[in-house]
Amino acid sequence: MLDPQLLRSDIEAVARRLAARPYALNAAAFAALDEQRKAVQSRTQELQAARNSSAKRVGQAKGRGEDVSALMAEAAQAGVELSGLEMKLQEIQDKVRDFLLDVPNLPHASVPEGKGAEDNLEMRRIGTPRTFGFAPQDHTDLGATLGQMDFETATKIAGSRFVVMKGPLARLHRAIAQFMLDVHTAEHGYTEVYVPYLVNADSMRGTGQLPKFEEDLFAVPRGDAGKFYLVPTAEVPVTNMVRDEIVPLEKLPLKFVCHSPCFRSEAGSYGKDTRGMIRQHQFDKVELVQISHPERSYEGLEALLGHAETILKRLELPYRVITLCTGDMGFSAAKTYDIEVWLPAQNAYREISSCSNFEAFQARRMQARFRNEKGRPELVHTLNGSGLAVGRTLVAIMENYQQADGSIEVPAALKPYMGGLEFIRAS
RNA sequence: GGAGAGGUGGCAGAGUGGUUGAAUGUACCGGUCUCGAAAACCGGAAAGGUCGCAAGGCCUUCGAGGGUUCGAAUCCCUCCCUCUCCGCCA
Repeated sequence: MLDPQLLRSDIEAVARRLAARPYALNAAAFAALDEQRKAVQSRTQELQAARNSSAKRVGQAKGRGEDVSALMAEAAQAGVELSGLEMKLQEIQDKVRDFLLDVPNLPHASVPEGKGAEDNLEMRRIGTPRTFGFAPQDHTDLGATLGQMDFETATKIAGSRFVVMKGPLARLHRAIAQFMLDVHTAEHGYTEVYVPYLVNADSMRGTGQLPKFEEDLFAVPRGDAGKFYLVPTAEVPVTNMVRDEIVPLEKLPLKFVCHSPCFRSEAGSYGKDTRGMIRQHQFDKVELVQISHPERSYEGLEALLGHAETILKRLELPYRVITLCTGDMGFSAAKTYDIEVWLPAQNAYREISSCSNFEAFQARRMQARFRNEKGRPELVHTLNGSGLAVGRTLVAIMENYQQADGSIEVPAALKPYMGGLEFIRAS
């Protein structure tokens, strides 16, 4: 959520910056709504003040044992207009809030302007894609040949966009997550957290999934208590740990790492990546989250990106880093770097991590604050990034480490997690 | 699932339908004292919104939402959450 003050004071500048996304801010509608809000609010508060003071007078007169029937009748009269106005004010304030909840974040000044993926800015390429002496297979074929990756059974159990893994490949999947957690906790100073995978609507609103993107989520009904949502990323539960909190200055930055499953309905992506494990309803991810001092959040973003890159370097997987342009960024982000890993079978780089600074956008929705140098509460900045997506890392390892006979070499960094196993072969 | 108790400021913990936004303690900040610290004493300090150049004013907030009342932390209703006991259970 953007700062309402900013919209009041300089809505044209806000509109201009949002136009780069592109997002058409209805400045006139907001101005009209706010003007109405102002009128109703000041009148309401005037009447509330009058009510409070006359109620106080009644109390005082009663204390002196005087007759208060006239005073009470007068006060009752004023209450009629007030209750109507209070309702009206509530309505208007809800409208203002709904309006603001729908407006995406402002792109940071360093974000390149552009319409879509083609305008993203490549920052660097690390590692050289290997040359194969044979035609590399994709992970789906490799997994089928190994007899350890089974989409048909998953479809029987659940439906499309799920997978069943077995044996050494299932273990490799686990090893990847363990390895990432170990690196981030031992070397990068993150605190490991375990969190709920079902969250309430307030949490989803806090990080920006609701109200706009409900169709991307899986919901679980539960009677009068509303519903639970399955987390689409650990970002949601982990970032919401600081919702409605005031974090002491000296605790910043908070750095959390969390391995969790992620659930996405993938509505609207029919026909996209239908083969294999690239796009699933359920996948595992190791997520990095930072709660930062506003003045240090961009340092934090560079560091966080580096932490994610470390994993790819250790696994010796070729990748590149790109800065998303204004048109390709997510709703809540002020700046986003994507890391894309090389997939030989697709002859392309594919997203394996997305690292973003949300500045105060999520913090304002969550009322996540810290006590600043002056002792005043101030909104924190929130950041997160995949470090990394586990399923896609598995895919990248299979494809980049495949041998001519269809076996998979275990990357050196993961061998300790595989009981020393060198190659994954058909069982 | 059944029975009971409870949700108040960073934490602990009072609270009567009427100058209570809320005693008191503790933690925190400033000051006095001290070579320095501790202790003691004095003082300051909730959050959000809104108006204002500012000083400051006003409004809202005692789990959430409704209701009764001139006036609700206090009374009524619904919901959520926590704790204790029983049942069930990984």
